[in-house]
Amino acid sequence: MTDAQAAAPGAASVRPIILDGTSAPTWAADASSRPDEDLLDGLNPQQREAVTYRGQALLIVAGAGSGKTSVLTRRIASLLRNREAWPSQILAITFTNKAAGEMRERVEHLVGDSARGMWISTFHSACVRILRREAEQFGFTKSFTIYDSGDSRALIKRLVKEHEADAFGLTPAATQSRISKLKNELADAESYARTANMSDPAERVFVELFAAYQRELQRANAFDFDDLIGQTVFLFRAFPQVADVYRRRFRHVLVDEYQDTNHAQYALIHELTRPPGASTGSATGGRPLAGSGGMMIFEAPSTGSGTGEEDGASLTVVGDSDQSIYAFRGADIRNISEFEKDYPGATVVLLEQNYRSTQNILSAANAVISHNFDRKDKRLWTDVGEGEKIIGFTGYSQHDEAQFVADEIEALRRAGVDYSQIAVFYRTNSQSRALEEIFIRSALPYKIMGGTKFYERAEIKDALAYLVAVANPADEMAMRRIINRPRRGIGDVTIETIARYAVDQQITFRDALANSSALGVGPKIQAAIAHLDAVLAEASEIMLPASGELAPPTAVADGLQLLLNKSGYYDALRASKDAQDEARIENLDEMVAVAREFARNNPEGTLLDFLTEVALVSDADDLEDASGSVSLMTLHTAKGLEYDAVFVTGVEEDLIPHRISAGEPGGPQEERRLFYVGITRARKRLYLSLAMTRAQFGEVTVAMPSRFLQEIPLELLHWRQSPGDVNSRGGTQSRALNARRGGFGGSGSGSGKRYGDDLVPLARREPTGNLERFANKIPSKVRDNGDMELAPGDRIRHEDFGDGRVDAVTGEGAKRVAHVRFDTAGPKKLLIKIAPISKL
DNA sequence: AAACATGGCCTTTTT
DNA sequence: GGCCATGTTT
Repeated sequence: MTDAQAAAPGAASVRPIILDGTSAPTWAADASSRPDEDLLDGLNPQQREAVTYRGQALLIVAGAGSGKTSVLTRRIASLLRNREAWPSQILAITFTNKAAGEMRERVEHLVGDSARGMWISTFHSACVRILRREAEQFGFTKSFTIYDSGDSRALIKRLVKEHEADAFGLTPAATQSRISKLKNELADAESYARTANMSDPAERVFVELFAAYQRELQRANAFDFDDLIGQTVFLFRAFPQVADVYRRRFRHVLVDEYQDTNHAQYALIHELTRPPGASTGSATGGRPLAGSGGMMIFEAPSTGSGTGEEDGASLTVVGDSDQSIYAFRGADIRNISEFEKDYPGATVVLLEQNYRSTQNILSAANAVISHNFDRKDKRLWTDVGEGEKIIGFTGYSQHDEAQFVADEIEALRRAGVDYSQIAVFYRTNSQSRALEEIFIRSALPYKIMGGTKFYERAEIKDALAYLVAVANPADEMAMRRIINRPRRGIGDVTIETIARYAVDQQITFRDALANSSALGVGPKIQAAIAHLDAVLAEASEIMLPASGELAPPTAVADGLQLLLNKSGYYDALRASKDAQDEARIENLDEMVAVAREFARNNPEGTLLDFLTEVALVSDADDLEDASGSVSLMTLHTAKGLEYDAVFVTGVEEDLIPHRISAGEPGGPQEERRLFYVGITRARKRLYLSLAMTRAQFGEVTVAMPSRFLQEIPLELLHWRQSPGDVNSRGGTQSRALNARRGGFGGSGSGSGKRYGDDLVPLARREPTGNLERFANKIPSKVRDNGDMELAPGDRIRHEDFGDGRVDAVTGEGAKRVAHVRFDTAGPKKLLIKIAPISKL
C-alpha cells in the first residue's frame, strides 16, 4: 500500500455520515432498494445483525465455524456499499498476514475496486506503517529495522555477556521472555524498576539489562516485535495530535481474533477508538453523501453530530474465548470477557450455528471444551447431520503413526478427496520430521505451513543483514553479522577496534568502515574493510537513489545480487567443498527470486517495504498456495483454517497437554482449547492419532494417551487401533508387517477408558517383533536407488513392508515413483530414489 | 583467525 | 539427535 492510497479522501478533512447506531439502520424502511441487500443472502438472523448493526461498539462472539469471516467481510462491504465509509476510513486487524490477504480478497470480491485504500493487516503491519511515518517524532528514522525474535535474542545474548548477568541466573532466553512479557504490558525499564524489588541484585541486573537493551535498539534505529505495538501506543499517548490524525482517519475499526490480543494491542485499539479532537478541537469536515448513480456529493462542514464533539471510531471485535490459545505470549482473555465493561453500551451478537463440521465432530468438540470449568457455556450445533465417526489410531512409534496417516491420506485421495483439502496437525514443530520422512517416501505431496525455516537459514539471514546494512546504517548488529561473512580475516579483535573507533569519533559502525586507514589495522585487513565499504556504497546507490529519484522496481533484487557477488559471498560458497554450500547458493538464488517477485507485486516497493514484508510475513508459505499438497502445521497455525479431512497427531500426554504447560496456571485449559481448535478445523472427517513410543532427542520414551481422548464420548470415536490393542501382549508387531486392516482390523475394540487392558482380540497379530525395532525405523543415512530400474510386474522387497509387486512407475529422474502392491501391507506409492527396497 | 572436537542443553506454541 | 558454546589445535 502506498502513501497516496493511505491519504485517500476523508483522511482528515472529509467525513462520511456515521449512522446513529442506537436504533435500526436508516435504510430499514426501504429495504428493497438498499445497496447491500445481496450481502445478507444466506445469513441467519444473528449473522444479519452482526452485519447490519451500527453503533459505537459491537462484540461478535463467534464460535468455531460460525461464519465469522463471512460476517466480517460483509460488514465491511456493507459499510462501503452504503457509503457509510470510505475505504480509507476502515482499519481491519487480523491475526496473520495470510488472514489479512484473504479478507482483502473477499471484500474486493464483494465491492470491487472500492476496497482499495482500506487498511487490512495485522497489528504489527499496521503499526509499522504508522511508525514509518511518525518515527521522526521520537528519535527514530523511517528506515528503522525490525528485529525478529532471533535478532533480539542475539542482542540480548551479547548484553547478558557484557553485564555478566548469567552470574545472577539470567539466561538470554529467560531475559528475552521477561522483557517481552513486560513490553506486552506496556512496561518499560523505568516503570518496572519502580515496582520491582530493587534490593534483589538479580532484579537490579535485569532492570539494567532491560534498559541497555532498549538503548541498543534505539541506537540501532530498530524496533523489536513487541515495540512495534508498544511504541505506537507510546507515540499516541505522547503526541495526541499525531494520534488524532489516525483517530479522524479510521472511523471503523474491526479486530478479528480478539481473544488473542494482549494488553498492548488492547491499549492500541483503545487509543485509536477514542474521540479525537481533545487536543486541537478543529473537528470539521465535509461529508460525502450517497448520491444516485454512485456520485459523491460533499456537504459543507457542519458542527459535528449533535453533541458538538466527534465520536470515537466504531469498534467491532470478533472472538471466541474457547479459541484463546496465545496466553503464553500475553494474550489476555479479559479483553474479550470484559468488553462490555470497557465499552459501555456495546452490543453483543452470538453466533452459535456451525456451518463447517458434522455433528459428530461438533459433539466431540463440545464434549472436550466443556471440561474447561472457567468458561461460559456455549454449544455449537449444525443441521448437516452426524457424518462419519471420528477415527482413532495408535501407532507403535511415531513412524508407525506417520505411516498410518500417509496410508489414510492415500485412501482419502482414492475416495476423491483432494490433497489440498487434507491437513495434518501436531503440537510441536519437531513432530513434523517423522511425518515428512514418511511422506517423502510415500511420494505424498505436502507443504509445511508456518515453519519459518527459510528465513532462519544462516545464509538468508546474512543476505538480509547485507540489505539492512544498506537500508539502516545505524544497525550495528547487521554490520557485525556481515563484516566477516564471507571470511575476510576480520576477527573479534578487529571488530572491537572498529567499534571503539566509531564510539570515539561519534560515528556509526558503518561509517567507521569508510576510514579504514585510520583504524590502525594491518594492510590486508584494511583492504578488506575498504572493499566491503565500497560494495555497500555501490549497493546503496542502486537501492537508495538520491532524494527525489525513484528506484526502479528491480532495485532490490539487483542490489542484493550485487551485494552477494561483489562481497565475495557467492564466490566463497562456490569455492567450498562442503556439499551443503551448493544448497546455500540455491537458497540465495531463491532469495533473489523472492525479491524479484516482490518487485512484480509491488512496483513501487522500496527496500524498506521489502525488508518489512520479509520481517513480518516471514513464513514463505503465506505467499504461496498449497494447492495439490497436504498441509502440515502446528495446532497454533491451524487456527482460522478448515479442511475436509483433519489429522490431529501425537494426542499424547506431555505433548497435548504439553508437559511444560501442565504445571502453569491455566495451562491445561489452554491446551484443551488448542485441542478444541484442532478438532473444529475438520469439516467431514477427523482422525486422532498417537504413538506408544516417541523418540525425543535420541531417547525413546513411552507415551501415554492424552487425557483429552477420554473426554470424547465413546460412541463418537471408532478406534482403528486403540491404545489397548497396542499395549496388549504380543501387540508389539509393526503395523507395516501386518496385512492392511482396511477399516475393520481394530473394530473399535479399545475404549477411551480402558487403556492398557488386555481384553482385545489378538487374532490378526503375528508373534514377532519388539518395541525397539520400531522406535526409529528410519535410517538416517541417505539411500540412493536413483539408478534402480523398475518396471510393472517386477517383484521387490521393502525393509518394512515385505514383498510386493510393482504395478506402475510414474515420474522422472529423482522423482520416479513406484506404485507397489505389497502382499501383506497393501498398495503403496514409493519414491524409488530413497525407498529401502531391493529387486527380487 | 579458522578448523575441528567436545560437552551441555534442550524443545511449546508465534507476530 | 541436533544446536550451540567453548576449548583446542594449526
